[in-house]
Amino acid sequence: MPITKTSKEEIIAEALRVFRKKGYYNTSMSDLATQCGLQKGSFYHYFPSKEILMAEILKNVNSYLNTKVFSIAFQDQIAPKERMEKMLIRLGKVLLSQEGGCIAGNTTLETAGQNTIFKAILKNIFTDWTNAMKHIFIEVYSENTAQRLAEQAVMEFEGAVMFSLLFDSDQYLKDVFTRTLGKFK
Amino acid sequence: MPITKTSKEEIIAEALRVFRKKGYYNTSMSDLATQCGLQKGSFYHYFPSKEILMAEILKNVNSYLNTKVFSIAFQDQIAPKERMEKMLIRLGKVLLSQEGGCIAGNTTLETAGQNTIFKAILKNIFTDWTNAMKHIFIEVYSENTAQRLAEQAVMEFEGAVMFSLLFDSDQYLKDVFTRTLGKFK
DNA sequence: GTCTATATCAAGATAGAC
DNA sequence: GTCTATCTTGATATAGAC
Repeated sequence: MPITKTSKEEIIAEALRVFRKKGYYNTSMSDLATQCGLQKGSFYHYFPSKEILMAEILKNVNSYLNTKVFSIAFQDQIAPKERMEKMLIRLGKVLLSQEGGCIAGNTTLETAGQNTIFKAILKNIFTDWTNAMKHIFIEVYSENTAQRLAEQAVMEFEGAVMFSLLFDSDQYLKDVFTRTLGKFK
Repeated sequence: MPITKTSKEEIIAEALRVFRKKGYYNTSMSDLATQCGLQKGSFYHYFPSKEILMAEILKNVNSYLNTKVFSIAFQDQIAPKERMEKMLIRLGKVLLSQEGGCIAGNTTLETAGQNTIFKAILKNIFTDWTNAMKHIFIEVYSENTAQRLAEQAVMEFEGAVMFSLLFDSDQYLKDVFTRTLGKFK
């Protein structure tokens, strides 16, 4: 097999940045190609359509979060509070000061009402996220309470990302971190 | 002055619905014209550009919320909890089961990083919203706590709208209502 | 695997008749 | 105030040379 100058993974990483910053509809294939140092025509060698590219990106985000971030929630040998803190710190690196905020939240509000493919993957992302939080909360709270605390935390995170983007401050996100950790003694 | 068959206000109301459901970039002037029962050419008689139309819509939302919803927070003769409840019910009618969720949240995530005109108006909307909530909280909590509770509530609302859209359920929003009212004895 | 060239279509916006 | 017609641009996507 010949060495490929540009890999699918590199394109996915670059395209993710552009989509996160500019949004799905406002990003053109030309934008993406340019960002990858390719001509528009070359770009189609890797992905047959913008929709399929975005779907792959979202699936990629889903598995990245599962393996690199949410998996921390299941390291049961670590105490709940420390485990939550560890996960939040990792999560912060993915959300905090990322240009454009959270691709999952952005794409949900921009496309979830219209694109069933994206919607299915986004549901997975947020469900996995909620379940990870719940798995930690459940060690200190009842099943129902843990579920609601987890949902509440994720929703607050997304709201905080929105505020952070709008008011150009990371403080809102940091406050949510503090509040979430405050749920543990 | 001759009677106008279509008024600017009617267009703003219709366009708001379309933008909320389809998003800013994914909505075409043709979509908007059709929804208003006009030809594309006729539509430009009322608004010179899509951007200016959206800006007017957001300003309209801002003043609507201020006069019809957030003003409730300042009806100081009503007890804090009841006042909050009254405002939340009104807010629910604007956010709950509205096709497309919250135009302010949607437009923030879709455009706030790129369009300074929209961003300025959106900041006003969320600041006014936060201040209204704070005005009620401050009767029961300290200045700082009231500020953070207000921000937290608004952020949770926006996160809940996102979940409601994604999982096709109003429950998340209702839970936030309950939690917010729970802050009062 | 990358390029240039191009087909096709829809978008934002304008002109001018009625 | 509404219409039809049109201009111009930029979008997605494809074809085929290198």
